[in-house]
Amino acid sequence: MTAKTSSASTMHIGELAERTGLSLRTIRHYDEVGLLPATARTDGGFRVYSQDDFERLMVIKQMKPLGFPLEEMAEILGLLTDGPGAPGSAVRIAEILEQAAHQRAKMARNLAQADDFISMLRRLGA
Amino acid sequence: MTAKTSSASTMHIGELAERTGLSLRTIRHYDEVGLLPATARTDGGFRVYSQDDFERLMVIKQMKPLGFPLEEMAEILGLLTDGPGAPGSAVRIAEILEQAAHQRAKMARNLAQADDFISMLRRLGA
DNA sequence: CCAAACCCTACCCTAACGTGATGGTAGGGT
DNA sequence: ACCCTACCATCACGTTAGGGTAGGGTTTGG
Repeated sequence: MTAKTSSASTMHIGELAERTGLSLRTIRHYDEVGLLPATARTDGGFRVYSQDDFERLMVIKQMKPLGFPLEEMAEILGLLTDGPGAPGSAVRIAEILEQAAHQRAKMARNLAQADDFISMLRRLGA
Repeated sequence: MTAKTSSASTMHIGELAERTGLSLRTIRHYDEVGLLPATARTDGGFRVYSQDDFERLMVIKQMKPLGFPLEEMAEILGLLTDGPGAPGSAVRIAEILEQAAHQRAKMARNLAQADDFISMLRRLGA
């Protein structure tokens, strides 16, 4: 029976896309640039992904709105998974945190502006 | 002494950029694509902008986070300035409002995700 | 074994600017 | 008249994060 959305611990790109809500193209792109390399390939060349890959991708999806370039995301994920034991990683994490906070603030401002614009539209539409 | 930031009702691109916080390149781009055409040119070819241009640009800046393509922004600004008197404009405004609301919701979700990510970073950085 | 469903690479395309390179203009100073 | 500096102009190519499509293999359920 082999349910497509089984929990067989590994999956092909289609299932990963469905679970994460990202497009096939996006996931392939992440593979190409090394942000999320497929853990394996079938003999025929199909990308094979693990549960860990799924989780990593969810984290990626989560930090996307912060606007880090893909390359930097890869670095950040490295820091997170390799643990904060590496030399200078604490410093780097602090830097990233600052950037993230800055970006978050911008997002909040943008949200407020969007609300302003929307209420302006409402006034005109009424 | 020729104050650069005088209130002479017209200005060149540099002052407009400074006042709006947008880059020269961005403003030129908006001119190129017709989103904000310069109202005039000097004999030498300098772009000349009016107070109305300044206000229009501020509105543009405000709706930017909503992610409308520049072309659509031009259309929207048309609806707003030409008044809601045109045929079918009310319908169009409602459409836009819906899109905007949708996008606003996404922005709110993104903000929440950003916060999650940031607190995750804080936990690891501590 | 076969066909449907899925996947592959390779390539070109897009928006919204950024980034020089190179050269003209505004307008006050000498 | 001439110069100087700050400001502006137009190319023209680069970038980011994918979208779309063509042409062709692979997997898998029946």
